[in-house]
Amino acid sequence: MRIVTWNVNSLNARLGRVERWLQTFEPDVLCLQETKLADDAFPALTFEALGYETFHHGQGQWNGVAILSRVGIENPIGGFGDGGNPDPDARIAWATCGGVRVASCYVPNGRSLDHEHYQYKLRWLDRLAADLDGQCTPADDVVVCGDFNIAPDDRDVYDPAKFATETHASAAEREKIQTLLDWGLVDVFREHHDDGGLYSWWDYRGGNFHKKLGMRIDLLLTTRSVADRVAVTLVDRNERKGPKDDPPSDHAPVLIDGTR
DNA sequence: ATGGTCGTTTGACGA
Repeated sequence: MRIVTWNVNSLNARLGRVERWLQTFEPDVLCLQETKLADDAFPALTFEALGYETFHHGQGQWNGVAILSRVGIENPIGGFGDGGNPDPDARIAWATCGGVRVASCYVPNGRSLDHEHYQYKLRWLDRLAADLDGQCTPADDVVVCGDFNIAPDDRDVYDPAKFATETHASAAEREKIQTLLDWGLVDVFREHHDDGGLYSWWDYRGGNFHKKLGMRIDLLLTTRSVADRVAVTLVDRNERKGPKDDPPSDHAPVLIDGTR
């Protein structure tokens, strides 16, 4: 299975790129974040023509997540599947694809450590962990992926000192990732690459991409059974490049691939 | 080490 996560920062703005990327890489499952579309504006037919079933959970203007699959989509859920109050933001979609329970997540940014949105982010991650535990066991084939807006450790940021007072690298956020790992998920890209400087997001401003100033915040967290079958993990940095008339997302796709 | 950039939109705001 080849499974990919990609924050596209508007699917309208990125549709041509996504179509070309699907044809080049032929993933079995593609999880998208920040589609910024309402459900009735999601281009399902475009993806169907390329051989993909889709499930989109959107709200318009902001947020929006999707799962594209050419190995089936079963039991889709838009939002948390815990039966609690609906999240007003469209930030998570679940579906079972080829026997793997998949979540496409767009974790709240947090904005700043003293902002209410940061508390929302921490609570959102608690709810994700509970939702995961309610739907799956660590013995299942599970992939929880997406834009976590968290760099799991200091190798994943270009300047740890700078981020000591900012979101994305705080101890509280990293503890939420650790909770998911303790439950039984594996940061499978990190399992394959020890080096720092391997990022998935670069700020549009200041030429940060070309200066190699980024963060690894797009993660594929898988159960052990999935991680043991993964042979290749990569970030498609080339997709972060491109001309002004066909600009890239500020995130690159992150891919895992393995046997079966 | 910061922002000077994007995308939503047509004035800011979010990332």
